[in-house]
Parts: sequence; structure tokens; C-alpha cells
Amino acid sequence: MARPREFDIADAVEKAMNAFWARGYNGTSLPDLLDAMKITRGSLYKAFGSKKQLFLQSLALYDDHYVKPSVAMLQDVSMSGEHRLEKVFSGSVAVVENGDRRGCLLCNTSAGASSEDGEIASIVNDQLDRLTDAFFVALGDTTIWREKTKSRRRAEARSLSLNYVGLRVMARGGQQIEDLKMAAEQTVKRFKGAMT
Amino acid sequence: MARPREFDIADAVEKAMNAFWARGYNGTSLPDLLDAMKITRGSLYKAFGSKKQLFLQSLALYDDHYVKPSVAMLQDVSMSGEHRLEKVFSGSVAVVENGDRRGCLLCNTSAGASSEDGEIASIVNDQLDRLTDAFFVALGDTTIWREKTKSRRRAEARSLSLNYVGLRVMARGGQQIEDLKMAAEQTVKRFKGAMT
DNA sequence: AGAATTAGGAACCAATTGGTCTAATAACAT
DNA sequence: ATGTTATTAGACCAATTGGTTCCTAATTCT
Repeated sequence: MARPREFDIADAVEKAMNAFWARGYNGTSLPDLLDAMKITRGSLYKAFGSKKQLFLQSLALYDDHYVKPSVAMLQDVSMSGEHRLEKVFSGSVAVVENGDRRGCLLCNTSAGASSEDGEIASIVNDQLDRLTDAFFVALGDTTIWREKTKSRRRAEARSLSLNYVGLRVMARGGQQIEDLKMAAEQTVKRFKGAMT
Repeated sequence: MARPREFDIADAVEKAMNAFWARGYNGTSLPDLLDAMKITRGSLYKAFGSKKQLFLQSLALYDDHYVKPSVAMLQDVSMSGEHRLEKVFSGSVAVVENGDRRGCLLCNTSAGASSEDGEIASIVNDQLDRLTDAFFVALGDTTIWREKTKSRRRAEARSLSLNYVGLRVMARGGQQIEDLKMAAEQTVKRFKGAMT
């Protein structure tokens, strides 16, 4: 009978995800991961095979924990489209106000590891695209955008994605909270009215 | 009399800047830099002191070559504000169409090295802030935004900065050109009219 | 020619990197 | 107690990292 594993795989992946989120893929070394995960080298390689595979699993967990719930929220018709979209932007500012400047694992990776590894890029872009699609859905439930053509809403969803990524990167890069807040609020006006 | 230097400092810094731009600060190793700059280790350390100092000089060169000229262009009253702003966004898409997916050294650094080094973050944010200020100036020369309050223009300049950073990061991360283009064009509509 | 001074070259350094390997361990079955 | 099997522990590996050191080289001056 085999010796049982002493750690929980899902728990370990979550710890790795947080390490990668804080330091980026390239900036997170094996010792960093071992520290964060509280396991030894042999255990890490036995369970995950390689640093990259562990990163891919971290991206999948990020999807489960953050992207899918955000997409679901953006598609939740029990709330107005305005409210749903606003939650994304105000939420991104709120975490900074709470002292969390990690930004978004997808956005950080887009600017870093993606250009070195097409597989990573593909997975990251798939997640970002799903977020854009969810922006599109929520725009269809706003007073301002519901009556415009799908094509226009599609374009605006893409422009909102630029705002989202920009907001997350600027937050991570240390921009002033007041500036981030103002930028986010102005972005919100685009689907909430008062764009005059 | 000392032996004369065999390479040109400015030329070497430009080559370093391009290496850092392509691979990021942490992703660019000393051998990468020596290759790109065509000098030896001793020469690099003699001339620049450290990898970080070389990076700071690369950021300064990026400012001279890209940020200052963009700021000047955005403030050039011989063109309409609309035209100036549009040039920034269409130009960012055009370089991608030309095969250049490096993004923007500032944006990449914001998502990467900045969080590990406050000095780098400060310099990067100073440059980004100047770009935002230049957006503000150009907005004041657009038909749509010239008659609104400074406060509103300030907010919109910040929101446009999110779009700019998002566009550059998405480009680097490998997003489809058509999507980037649509996002940029939709962003342009915000100061060029036809936001209906 | 020798002196002075900085640059170039190449070896070296300690530390770190992602990954490998082997022995001991933990669990259950016989 | 022995056998089986996957896990853990910790040492090891080749390569790489940013930086240092020391000797040689290039230039001008006296």
C-alpha cells in the first residue's frame, strides 16, 4: 500500500497561484513555491511534473475562483447590466484600497510570460476573451447600450476590456489610488449615463 | 592617457533598451544584454555599474525616444485634439500590424518589475502620468471635450490612459489584431464623436 | 621608453535555478 | 516479519545568474 500524500493538491495549487500572482511566473522561483506550498522539491515534482505545469494549474484555478464567478456575475440578469459592470471596476479599485496591489494574474501574465510561451498566452487570452464576452452580455442589459447594434456593443465590450486590463496593470504598477478611482468612475459613466 | 572606449554609450543603451523591451527586466539576463550590446561583461560594468542602472538608463532613453515625442505631439496645437489623440491609438495598433508585439516598455514594467522596485515604479509612473497629462491637454482641443469642465477632462484623460495601457498589454499578450483594432476604434469614438 | 589611466578580455565567484536521484518512510496486505 | 507501492526528504546536478578580479591593451604625455 502506497504512502499517502501529506498535502492536499487543491490546497497546494491555491498557494502556488498566490505566489505566482504576487511575483509573476518568471519572478517566482522554486524555493519561493516550496516556501509558499510547504512541500519539498520531490513532492512538487511528483505531484505537478514541472514549474510550468504548476503554473498552468494555477491559471486554471484562477479561472475557477475569479474569472468564472466574474463572468457568471456579469451574466446574472437578476441585477441590472449597469450594476454588474460597475461591480467589476469598483471591485478592482476596492481591492487596492484594501492594500492588495497584485493586480490580475491574467493581465500580469499578458505583459510578461505570455510573450515567451504560446501555450500560456493562449490560455490567458481565452480567459480574457470570456470576460470580454461577459461585458458584451451585461452591456445588452444597460439602458444606454441595449438599443444599439450588437456590433457597437461588441466594440464597446472590447474597449471596456482595455479599461479593465489598464486599471489592473496601473494598480499593480503603483499608481495613486485617487487616480485609479477617478479613472474607474469615468469608465463607469460610459454605461451608466452622465457622459455629458 | 586612458584607453578610449570602443563603443558608444548612447548606442549601447539603445541596444539594451530594446533587449529589455523585448524580454522584460527580469527576463533579460546579462548574456542577453552582452549579446545585444556587443560588449563584454567588464565593459558593461565599467560603463554602467549594474544591470539595474542600465535599466534606469534604458527607461530614460525610452522617455526621450517615445514618451517625450508622444507628449509633444499630443500638445501640438497645429493639429486638432482629435487627430492627436487618435494617432496614439491607431499608432499602437499599426505597430502590431507591422509585426511588433513588444507593447510598451512602461506598461510591461508596470505589470512586472515595478512591484519589486519602488525606484523603477516611480520613474515609470512619472512617465505614464506625463502621458495622461498630455491626453488632458489634447482633450481640451477636441470639439466634444473642450467645453466640459477641467475636472471631467481630467477624469477622461485618466480613463484614456487605462485604454492605452490595456491596449499595449493586450497587444503584447497576443490578442487578435482585429480585436485590438476594434477596441482602439471604439476608444477613439469617445473624443471623435459618433458615440451614439 | 616609461608613466599614467581607463577600457577590454576572460577567468572566476558565490549563489541560485529548475530538475533528478536515491534512500527512507508511511500505509496496507499477507 | 516481509512485500508492495507511492510519498517524502534531502542531497545532488549542470547550467545559469549578476557581479568581481586581475591582467593585458590602447591611448596620450613627458
